[in-house]
Amino acid sequence: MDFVNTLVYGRVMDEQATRDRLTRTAWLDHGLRILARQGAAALKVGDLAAGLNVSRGSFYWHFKDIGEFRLQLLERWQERTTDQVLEQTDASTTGAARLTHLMKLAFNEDRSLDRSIRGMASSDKAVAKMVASVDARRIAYMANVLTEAGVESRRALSRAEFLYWAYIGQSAVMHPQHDSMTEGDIDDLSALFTR
Amino acid sequence: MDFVNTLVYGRVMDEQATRDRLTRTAWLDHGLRILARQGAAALKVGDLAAGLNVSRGSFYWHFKDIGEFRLQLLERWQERTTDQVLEQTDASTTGAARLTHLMKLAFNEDRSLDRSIRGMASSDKAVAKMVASVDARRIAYMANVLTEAGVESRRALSRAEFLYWAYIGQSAVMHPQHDSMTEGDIDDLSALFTR
DNA sequence: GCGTTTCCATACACCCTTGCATGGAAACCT
DNA sequence: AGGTTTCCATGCAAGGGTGTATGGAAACGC
Repeated sequence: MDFVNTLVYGRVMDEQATRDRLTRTAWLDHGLRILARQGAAALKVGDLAAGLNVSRGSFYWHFKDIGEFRLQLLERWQERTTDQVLEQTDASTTGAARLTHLMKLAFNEDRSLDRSIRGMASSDKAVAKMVASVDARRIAYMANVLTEAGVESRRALSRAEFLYWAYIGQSAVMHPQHDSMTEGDIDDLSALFTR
Repeated sequence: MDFVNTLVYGRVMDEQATRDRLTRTAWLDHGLRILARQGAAALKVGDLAAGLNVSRGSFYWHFKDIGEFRLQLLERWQERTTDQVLEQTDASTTGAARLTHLMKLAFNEDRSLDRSIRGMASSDKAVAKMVASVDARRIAYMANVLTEAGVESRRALSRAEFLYWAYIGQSAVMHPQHDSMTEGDIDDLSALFTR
């Protein structure tokens, strides 16, 4: 939720110069919001246009077709997630405490957008490929965090995969409003995985 | 001679006839197969009928509409997953070794069907509710396994949730053909979580 | 001012998919 | 055998979603 909102409002501030008419990024931001809130099935030109108080003609001026729109959405999501990983983990502490920090960060953010995109991936091969590459990079980074935390390098990869699975699984299992992991829980698990 | 011919010919016709005529369960099995292989978007009456070398008329004789068909598919999936849990864990050993056995079982089965169903849940509220109830029961069972394995009861639930997230996350992240968790990996993780 | 560019509305044609209605062929009963 | 039930094919209507063509209104350049 925070992710989507900051994304949207940040763009709106940038585009204040043009008042009535929309921009390409406004369409994309709205698309991400709808994708996060209502899933991939709600990603239709008519509904999107109605949500922006605009007709479908606007959409087809900014985008060639809905396929291009979906690709742009995915690329945007991909950039944000990689940016997030780079920024927030570089800003965190190093060494063993880094894992705890990263987990508390990762398991407490809203990932309804990730859930929807993974829903798309289950029936769209191109989306699945994009998601797979994101997964691979995240897991590789996680393995580095674990080795820096003192885990022997052979076990680091499998544990990183396992941790990442839990990260993804939480976004699939949990209901959006309900957060379950307390600080103590994460400390417990974090201590487990650095052993 | 006529008598024998009609008998034999009649028998052959019977077998052929009962072969190419479908039953309700044949439709459901095929639906689950398509759902697992091609995702929720491929769950359309025309395609399903073509896959069974039958026209759409057959479908609408066996089922009221595609909504009922989808519900039947979900109920079937629900029964099988709960049955699996009951059978295979009751057949497994008890105590601390039970967790290892359960994890080796869970993380090595093909769950492309689960992935597709979770894809449906991201845009269908009824499906999401059904999946949520399945999740709750599985997590509750997992918490019991952990307490039986010696984990203190307050940490058992959060660890069970975490393990279950990893179980679900694996089905979302991994590619169907490639299995990554070795026996040693699972032993390592299993030892971690009973600590 | 006037043409050009930018952005959007409206209308239309076109699938795709669903669901129903009808008919027919085979099996089943008696 | 004749009638009924079971199962499926085919044709048709309707709705939803896409993409395009056309026109118009506002901003922009000169």
